[in-house]
Amino acid sequence: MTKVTTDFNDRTIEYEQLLIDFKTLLKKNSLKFTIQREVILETLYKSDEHLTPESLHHLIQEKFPDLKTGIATVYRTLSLLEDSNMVTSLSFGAQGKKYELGAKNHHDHLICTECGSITEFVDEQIEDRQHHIADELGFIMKDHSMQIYGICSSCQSK
Amino acid sequence: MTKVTTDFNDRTIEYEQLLIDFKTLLKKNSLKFTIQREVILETLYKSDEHLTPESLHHLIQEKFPDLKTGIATVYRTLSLLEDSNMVTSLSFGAQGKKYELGAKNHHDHLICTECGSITEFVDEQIEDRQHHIADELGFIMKDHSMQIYGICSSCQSK
DNA sequence: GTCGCTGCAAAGTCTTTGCAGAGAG
DNA sequence: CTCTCTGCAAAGACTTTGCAGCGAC
Repeated sequence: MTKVTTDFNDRTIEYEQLLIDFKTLLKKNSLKFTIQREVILETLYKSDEHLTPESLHHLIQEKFPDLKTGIATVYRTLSLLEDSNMVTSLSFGAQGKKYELGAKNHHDHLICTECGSITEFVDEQIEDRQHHIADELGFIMKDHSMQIYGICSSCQSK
Repeated sequence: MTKVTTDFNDRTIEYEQLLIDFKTLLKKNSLKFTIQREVILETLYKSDEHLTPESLHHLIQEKFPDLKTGIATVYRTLSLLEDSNMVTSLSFGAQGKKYELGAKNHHDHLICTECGSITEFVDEQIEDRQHHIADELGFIMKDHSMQIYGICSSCQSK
């Protein structure tokens, strides 16, 4: 389904590009590039999961214990990144939001309302159909988001 | 796709059925049928929108000021209804959850990023496809939400 | 009468904000 | 140097819980 670049070099290049974009964004808005902001972006990038602010904070504390990054900074940086469309947030049944880097390949989400787990998928038929609908209604489609809510197989067996 | 009953009598019958289902559910679990629970179900039924616990509470206070229904009861009843699959909850970008009667049909949204207008649509192919995807991945699909972002025809001509 | 239900208020979560010192540009 | 950031702790927003009296069955 989704093309995922697993090659180390490719990922590195991708991250460098992301960093450049981030720095450009900051400069444009007279904001500062701090070590905390870099670490947050990097940790988000390295994670293959959708992270809550809390889990992101934990990851950072584990990997960079000397930084003593505060949870407030994580929240502030995530808001910043979201406003700039560098990350996307999802809310699910339980409390809180989860974040992922927006730069990743387009996909939709299947969200378990019991445990909050998120599965990604892409379906060509739906993508086509969306364009078709937009055309029919005279829209120029720019983007879309779709979430399916349900109960995942592991929660069903409980 | 889903049959939508707009005729008043049909709606009444639907509600009666809903009430019966609710009472049956309560009896099965040795729970009690209280006026508060009835009012919450009725208000949910009468509303065409997705309601937050708070907005539901407000509606109830307006329509039944003598009841002095507490917000805690609204939360408790919504949880009960959700656990019994009589209502579905959705969380969107903002904080909090929104609830709707599970029996209702949903619609998706086409959102113009220029003027903010919202067009509703339902597409059977997409609905089918979603169920298919959920099945494939072992999910029990409960609901979904989909938004297409673009530029509407009137904004295009500007 | 019994046992679940309700409103109230207090306690929990999760997130945001105010502030004074630290640090990037 | 200036002006933004950061961590901390306090404040907010939303939701859940404990309790004593109330009410359905």
